[in-house]
Amino acid sequence: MTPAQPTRDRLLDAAERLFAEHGFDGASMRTITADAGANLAAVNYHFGSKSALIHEVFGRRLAPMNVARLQLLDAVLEETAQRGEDRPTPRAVLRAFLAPALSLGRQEGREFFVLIARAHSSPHPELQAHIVNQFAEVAVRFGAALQLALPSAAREDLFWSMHFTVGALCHTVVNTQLLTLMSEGLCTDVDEDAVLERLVAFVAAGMEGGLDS
Amino acid sequence: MTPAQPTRDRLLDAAERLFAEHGFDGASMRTITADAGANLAAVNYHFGSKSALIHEVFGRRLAPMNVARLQLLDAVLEETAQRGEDRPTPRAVLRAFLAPALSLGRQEGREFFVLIARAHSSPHPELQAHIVNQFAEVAVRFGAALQLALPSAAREDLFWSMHFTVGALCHTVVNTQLLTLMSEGLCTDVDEDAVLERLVAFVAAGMEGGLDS
DNA sequence: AATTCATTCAAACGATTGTTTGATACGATC
DNA sequence: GATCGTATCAAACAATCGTTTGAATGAATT
Repeated sequence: MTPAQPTRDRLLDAAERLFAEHGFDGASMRTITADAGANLAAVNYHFGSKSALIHEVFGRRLAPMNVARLQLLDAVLEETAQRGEDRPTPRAVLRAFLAPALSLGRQEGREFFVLIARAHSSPHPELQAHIVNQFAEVAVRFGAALQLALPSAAREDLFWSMHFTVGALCHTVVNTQLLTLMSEGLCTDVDEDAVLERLVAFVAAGMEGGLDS
Repeated sequence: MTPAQPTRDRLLDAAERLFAEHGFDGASMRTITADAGANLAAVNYHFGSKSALIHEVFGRRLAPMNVARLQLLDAVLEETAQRGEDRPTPRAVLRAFLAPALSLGRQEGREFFVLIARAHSSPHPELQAHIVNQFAEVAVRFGAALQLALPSAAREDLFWSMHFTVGALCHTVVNTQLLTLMSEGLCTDVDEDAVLERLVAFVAAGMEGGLDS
């Protein structure tokens, strides 16, 4: 019997899930290939090495997510112009940045976003460099949009605010179960739209209010 | 020659530094013991296992940091009462929570805080449980203090806000070099007091402003 | 001086790691 | 129908992992 999906894709899926669950070092080639129903040598054949596999796992999801971010940002800017307003609201810009990330966590690539947040604090420097490259354009575009939304803010302030925002985002995606634990079940991430709005409200207020102080 | 510090402490120092740099799996017993100038078997003799060593590395720093947090919180509440005010400001409470963490990152345990932030997204479940236990009292005390500072806020909102705050904090401590990279040197963490005030301003505004929306 | 105890040491343990090899099977191309 | 390139396979590779062992060390106690 021939599986519906080619081996290469099954390897990526298995790797994504197992990396998210056990970390990059915790998931071995044997568990990955076994989970994918492939031979042990399959990863080295299709990707060359485990390191290259990790890069491919990221490349497969990162590009679409950042494309979605830029599209949403374009939509926000366009709608702003149609209304005759000269600048977008910080909330709209931030929502365009945050929504694709949380949305990606909702659908097929749910495990992936745990993974990307984990990579942010990963000890693999090459992985960090890879992520920085993938985010370069997004950082520039959203930096400019935020500068437009908050004209009185210093560029330095905006960078810091975005940094805090990314931190809150990553921590939310990865460790909401920890919050559920600490809040004794009061806070959960079942309603992801509500989580998004909470996050948007928080960072938008932080950005607007944290400047003049 | 007898080293100034006993082997046990040298092992903890080396482990703390190497765990922060290479991760828990990336730092091996051999590199740790070699860095500490001890025999390979030293860790198993003094701590029993690598896992127990990790727990000890955390226990050594976590307790003092959380004690400092609670002391600062007591000081804030006391000063508030002396002024005749019935509630503290959110900023003061948040500063009491954030300052010991950033301060710990400044002095001797600088590597440690990279480590604790990394542990937050670690794939080792026993480590997460350990951290949750250590933070239980701090969470309760600061939860109550924030409820006092923001009486109109729902308990659920406060939990989420604290969650975002911890995320921004961890990401700041661990990945400020990433921010420096993206901002092309504009943002650095050389002035840690300034970083603290930025962070306090951001999360305080997020907490106050993010609620009524 | 003899003994006890904590510590350090070199050496090896079995297990697991990522990777490589050479053979085998399958389909398309000539 | 022979040939070529892709893909999968079992098997072994060298390296490293955390841990254990048993002897050697040295200071403190009896």
